[in-house]
Amino acid sequence: MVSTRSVSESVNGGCVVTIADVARHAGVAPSTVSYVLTGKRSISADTKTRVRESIRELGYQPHASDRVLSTGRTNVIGLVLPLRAGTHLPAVMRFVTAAVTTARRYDMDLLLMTADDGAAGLRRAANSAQVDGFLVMDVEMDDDRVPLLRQLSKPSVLIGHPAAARGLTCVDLDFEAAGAKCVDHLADLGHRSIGFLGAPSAVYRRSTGFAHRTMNGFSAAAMRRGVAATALAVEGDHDSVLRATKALIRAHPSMTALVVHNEAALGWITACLRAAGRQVPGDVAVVAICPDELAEQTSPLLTSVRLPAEELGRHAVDLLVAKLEGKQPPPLMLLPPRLSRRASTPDHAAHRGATG
Amino acid sequence: MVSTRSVSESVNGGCVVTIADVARHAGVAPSTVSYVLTGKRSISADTKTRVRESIRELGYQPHASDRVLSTGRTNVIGLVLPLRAGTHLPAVMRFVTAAVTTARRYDMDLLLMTADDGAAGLRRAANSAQVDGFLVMDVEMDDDRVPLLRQLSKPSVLIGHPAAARGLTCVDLDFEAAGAKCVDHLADLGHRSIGFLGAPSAVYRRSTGFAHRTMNGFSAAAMRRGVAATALAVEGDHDSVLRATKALIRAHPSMTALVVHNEAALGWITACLRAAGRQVPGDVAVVAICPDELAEQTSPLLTSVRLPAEELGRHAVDLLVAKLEGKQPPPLMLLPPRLSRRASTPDHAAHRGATG
DNA sequence: CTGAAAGCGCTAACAC
DNA sequence: GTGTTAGCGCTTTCAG
Repeated sequence: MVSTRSVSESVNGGCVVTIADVARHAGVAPSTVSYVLTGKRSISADTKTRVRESIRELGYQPHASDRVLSTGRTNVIGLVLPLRAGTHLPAVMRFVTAAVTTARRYDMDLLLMTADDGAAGLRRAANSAQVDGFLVMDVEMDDDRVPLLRQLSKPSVLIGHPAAARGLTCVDLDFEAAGAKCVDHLADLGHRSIGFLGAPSAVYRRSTGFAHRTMNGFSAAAMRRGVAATALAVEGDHDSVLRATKALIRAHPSMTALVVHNEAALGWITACLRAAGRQVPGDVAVVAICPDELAEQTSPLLTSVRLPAEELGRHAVDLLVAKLEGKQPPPLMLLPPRLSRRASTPDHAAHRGATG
Repeated sequence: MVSTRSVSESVNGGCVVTIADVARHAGVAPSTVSYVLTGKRSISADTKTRVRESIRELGYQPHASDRVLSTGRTNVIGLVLPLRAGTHLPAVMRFVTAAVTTARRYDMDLLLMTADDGAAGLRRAANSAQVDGFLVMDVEMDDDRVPLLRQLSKPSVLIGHPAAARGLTCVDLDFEAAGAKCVDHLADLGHRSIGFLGAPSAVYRRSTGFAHRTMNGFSAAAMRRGVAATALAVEGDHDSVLRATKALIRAHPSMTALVVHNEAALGWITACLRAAGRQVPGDVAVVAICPDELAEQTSPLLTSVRLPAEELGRHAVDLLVAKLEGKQPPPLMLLPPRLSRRASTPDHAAHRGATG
């Protein structure tokens, strides 16, 4: 199979064709070529066509994508995805999967920008014309990338939303409502003492949006419903879950329900509770906040508030593309939580009727 | 819960801190700062700390697009990942996760190139200097991207390997050996009639490497061991699994074992066999080829040949980086299959001792 | 209208 | 070990 050799291979020993090569070939100065490309000053039609000719003949690529210059678009979406302490990769990958699939429909690719250098990384990517726009994940309540996102010439969509979301486009699950929904469900069943196992502590220390809001929603609802509530952060490993579970029970022996907002911990919850002398759901009812598939892979099946990673990822891309096309989508798309009741929260006979 | 504000606010001052500023502040040469940053030559501990100090104080952030300029490197790896019919996204994402994590250690990002325009897409990406090199997935036995990859000025590593892998760098599980290992395990247990449920038919139609080779290994081993074997492709959905299961049993009522090479199907296998009147493992033993985690999420636990997605992804990045650094890694890294016996293949009493 | 030349911020070959 | 100095490919003055 012989490929049609373009002239580019003869120049520069088969390597990259530079603007200088084009200039030489067209008999003009490099700057002239640059001006033809950028259109930042008027060029005689004659020169212009000659340069264009040389560019084509030499197969010159303006060192980004040829599309960047002709269309101004790279067809690449930057997915800003800091991999910080406590990040649960499988959870994140659900978003990525959804985003990549959706992006595909617009003939776009995804650049996974996993550097955790925050605003600086963003600025760099924005300047380097690598991407047309950004999808930003792992948003904190007071995120230092937010002011920059507002200034940036490139559009962006946040998966999650900071405290001050003005001027941004965000998609998110209503995590406050989600946290509250868990409490309400359990309180309705008669539970008066509810524990909460959350994300790894590092996640709260950063005030990561989803974790922070869920906690808030949980606490507020507990107050409202007058139930005792205690929350603990848990790392992803088995030991941490076991320790947290036992600590919770030691502090509140009367605890009859548990809300879990930690996908990594889900698999161990039942076993750890048993190790602490509690049966699920006999002694302790459990509600998880996680994708439905996860809740259906445990035994017993867990009642859960659905984490619609796929929807969020899809909407985010849709919104970003809309912005790229000059449309002005709504600034905040907040999906309402949906609870699916499963085996882990049966009717709570002991306290039936005690509901305030 | 109040978040601890980090020092990074000084960056927001607006002015860009350059490497020269740092050098001046630390009383060294710009290059020294550069070397401290890159670690490309030894620096006295004293100087190093002084420079680090200045970097922190000034809030210096390396400007990466310029790094690209002077090094010719973008620090982006193109992950060529066609999303074709039959592609099981969760499986693919395991590789992506591993690759992204590993790339991170080299301070590189991943560009998910999901366009399925094969060689053309590759060439475009290669010329436009968007990426430093390629990781190529979903490799077919006779892949039309292979000749191009050989010519390309950018290095590449294939996850999977084509029939003619000369001149390429490939990482792969030894899928032939994997297929064979399943048969051997079952034959050793005395099974004389083994079914095979494979990937979606589209995957075989393309002669996708991993599916093709597994089938080959399976069939060859069955011949060698003198056991009856029948293979069927299955799509990912429940109906297809049910249909295939029933078809298999109708054709070979004496079938006592099943090899499953289809992650999407795994969850339904036991239920479908039961629906067809067969208990696992009482009537039919099952061996899966899948990641260990998956095999341990079913009931009963499945004996499996481990699909080391994480290792493969990690090695692929390691190899690519090695090539980027001018090293010449071995052309083919073929991981040996490892079988973990679990509940789905107990001793096969009925045929004990019948083994040839 | 066009060319020469000075950088952009950073790296790496070359000195000492 | 460290400083000097030339570029990387392109943009953008400043002179024609």
